[in-house]
Amino acid sequence: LEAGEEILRSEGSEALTLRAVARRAGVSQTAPYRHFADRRALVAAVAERGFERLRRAMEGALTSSDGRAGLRGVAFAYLRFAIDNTAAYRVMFGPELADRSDLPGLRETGRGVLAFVAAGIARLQGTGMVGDGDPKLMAVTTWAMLHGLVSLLLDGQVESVVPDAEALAMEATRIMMFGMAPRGS
Amino acid sequence: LEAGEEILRSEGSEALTLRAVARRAGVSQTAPYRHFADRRALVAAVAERGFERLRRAMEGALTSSDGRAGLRGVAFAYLRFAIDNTAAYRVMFGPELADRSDLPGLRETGRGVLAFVAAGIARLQGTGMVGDGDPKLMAVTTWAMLHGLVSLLLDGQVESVVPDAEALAMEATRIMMFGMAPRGS
DNA sequence: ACCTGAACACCGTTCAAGT
DNA sequence: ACCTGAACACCGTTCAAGT
Repeated sequence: LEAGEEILRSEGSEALTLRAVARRAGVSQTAPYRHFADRRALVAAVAERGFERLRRAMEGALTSSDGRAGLRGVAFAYLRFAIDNTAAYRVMFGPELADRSDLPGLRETGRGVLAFVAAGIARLQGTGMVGDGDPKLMAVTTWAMLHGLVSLLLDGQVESVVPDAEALAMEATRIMMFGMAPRGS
Repeated sequence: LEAGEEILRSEGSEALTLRAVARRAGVSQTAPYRHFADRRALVAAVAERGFERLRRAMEGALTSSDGRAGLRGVAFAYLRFAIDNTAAYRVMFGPELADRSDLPGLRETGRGVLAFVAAGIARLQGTGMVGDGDPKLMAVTTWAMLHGLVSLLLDGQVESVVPDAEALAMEATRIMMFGMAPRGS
């Protein structure tokens, strides 16, 4: 069944309905209730798989290079994941699952992504490439920047204002590293 | 009718349905079709009002002070708007309206927010408080950061990892200004 | 110019029942 | 342990019709 949803998600955008999943799995409309408490639980399960895939993509980008270039590589892997898996990304961060208080599993995988970023930043602090400060706060800030870029790009809220997504990503990483203030102010 | 939706949005979260709006307006289920082409058009109209309110809130925060403190004030006004108008904010940036290709009005108001941020940054460049660079790219990056913070906070994806939202906002603005790299590297 | 009522296809969800 | 079928309340949307 999980596999059935995967296909659904890659096919349509947010026609991720219990009945459609059941149809796709060749089973009756009410069968999914044997596996998921309700629609939200289904969506949460799909989102959880998305977060796991995202973390794997980021990990893959890191091993290929380390240091600041590694961090930039992770950032680009994040952007690419979002662009290549638009529907999944929207489910993962959409309003549907905004309230995670009753979804501990999802909270856990989300925290995994954050911990991964925090570990990378702590490592860069060790090599002196990133300054002092709480690595968790820095990680959340970095994640926020990535997620914000992705949202704006996916919403088309930025296109025709900033035609070049690559240039935008470069500028964003530059600002994250060196800031907008003039050097030495 | 517009007023009817306002109330609805402030009341429930995303039970923003045509039929519910009609009920609230004390009119038949199909009456809204005289005013909106379909449900999406209704949601877009509500979102547009949200963007206008957001821009007004940011403008109000700017006039009270200028310079870097002004920029920080605008950032805090943005965060406060999102926290105080969670449902509206989710509608404005939700997946429902992700494709704006057939919603020119919404695209316009979104661009208005961006232009406002870009103008503020250009002004700071004039006073030497912000370094050289394309103010549009900087504006999009700034907006992305704000939106990302809001999303993560609203999703509760961050709470219990970073208990203090205020500290997070301060750290984010610090990074936006001075970066994560050690000074003078 | 604005509204109504009936109708259709689609949901999520429940419940009694089957193997 | 897993599935089915009928049923209920809710949608978005269309269409013929009213004032």
